[in-house]
Amino acid sequence: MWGTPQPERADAARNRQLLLATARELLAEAGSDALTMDRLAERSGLGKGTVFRRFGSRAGIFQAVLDDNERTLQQEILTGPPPLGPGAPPVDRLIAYGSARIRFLAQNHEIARAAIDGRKQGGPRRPPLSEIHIRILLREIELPRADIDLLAGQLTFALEGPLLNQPFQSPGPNSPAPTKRFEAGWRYLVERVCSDAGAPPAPDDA
Amino acid sequence: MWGTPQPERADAARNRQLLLATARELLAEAGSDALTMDRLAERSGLGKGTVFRRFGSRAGIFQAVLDDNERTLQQEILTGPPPLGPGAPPVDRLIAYGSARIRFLAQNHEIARAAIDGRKQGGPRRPPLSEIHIRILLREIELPRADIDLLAGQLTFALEGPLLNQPFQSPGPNSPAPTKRFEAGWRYLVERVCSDAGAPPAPDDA
DNA sequence: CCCCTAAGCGGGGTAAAGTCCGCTTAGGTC
DNA sequence: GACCTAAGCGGACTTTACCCCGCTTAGGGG
Repeated sequence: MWGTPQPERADAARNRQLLLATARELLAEAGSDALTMDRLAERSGLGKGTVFRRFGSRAGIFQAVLDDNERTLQQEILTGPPPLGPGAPPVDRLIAYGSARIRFLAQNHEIARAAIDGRKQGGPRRPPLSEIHIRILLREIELPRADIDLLAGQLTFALEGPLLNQPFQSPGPNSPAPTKRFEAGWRYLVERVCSDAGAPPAPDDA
Repeated sequence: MWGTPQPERADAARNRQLLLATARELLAEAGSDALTMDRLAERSGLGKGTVFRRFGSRAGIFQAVLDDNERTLQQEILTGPPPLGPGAPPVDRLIAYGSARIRFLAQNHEIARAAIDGRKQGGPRRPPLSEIHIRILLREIELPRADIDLLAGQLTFALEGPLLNQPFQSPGPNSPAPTKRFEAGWRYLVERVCSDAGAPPAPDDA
């Protein structure tokens, strides 16, 4: 039930690309606030209904742009060299992934913020790729009596929350200082949580 | 510069109370979606401008209601019995606080979600009380080479994020099962992070 | 008791998200 | 190549958050 039931009509795909490109244009020209549905529709020469059909909501557009930007990072994780790619011990991969994710979110900061939306959600929430990857790595680590799924969610929020709630934004592709701090914090947290793979004596369990 | 520069005029205070009460009414009657600014203004017999002046935004209203509901919890933390109140070791207090916060957010789930708003924010973000309390407790724990301020932010998100992104909502004041899971997860995380107050050997530091 | 002024108030105005539904068209079938 | 149908499309419409700015009034000083 998951093999792209209908492969998306050719014109639809073309329009998606067009909208994505136009969205990037508007974004580059005037920032995320200037990216409105009306403007995007007009600029791309399509109807507003089409925009909503493709992306569901305003936040959806930002998510789509973000996902697209993330594509190369995905590749590095799946097939690149360690420690980001396969081959390194899972804890190292987890730390490396967090660092990469932090840097990615720092560039793309404005887009990432806009991709979060308060209003509008209903489904049981499909966890984002970030959480899924963290979950997979956690499973490879022997954590004694942990609720891995929950822990993955907790760590995902710990990783992304502080960064996305800062109003900061780096002007260029070089944002050296603040990113380093988050990377160090992530490393610290992961090392603490995964410190000894051997089970602690479990002092008591009421 | 922080001693309530102007103590708020009497009519303003009265209107704030009125609006808060009316908001609760609407909330109880028809849920958070039905609480619109127009409706709140009309129902309370005030102007729309007044509503915005008092609360700043739609999300502000939910925050105000939430803060008000939290007041009794605040008291227990400041002056109540341990481990929630003062007197217990900080790690125990931290675990107890998380449990209490989880239960609080589970009741109030709908309001808490509505209090988060994507749009609208500009200041350097004043950290919420939850984060401040966690930070204080962390400072009392001897964490070797930790960035306490950042760690407090991370833990706050780890605590609240997973809960607030679930669509669930308990019908009554009794939501036994799911809350327990979050409480256990929080306890696990805190115990891991604060496990041994003695510094680990620090394998290397590039 | 009157004045004065800054805080408070009102509600019409604007802009933007999201919905609806009838029309159009891609692309498979015979 | 004609037909058929489901997916796609458009853009007017509705709803709502939030802004603006002239009017009102609380409440302190003279």
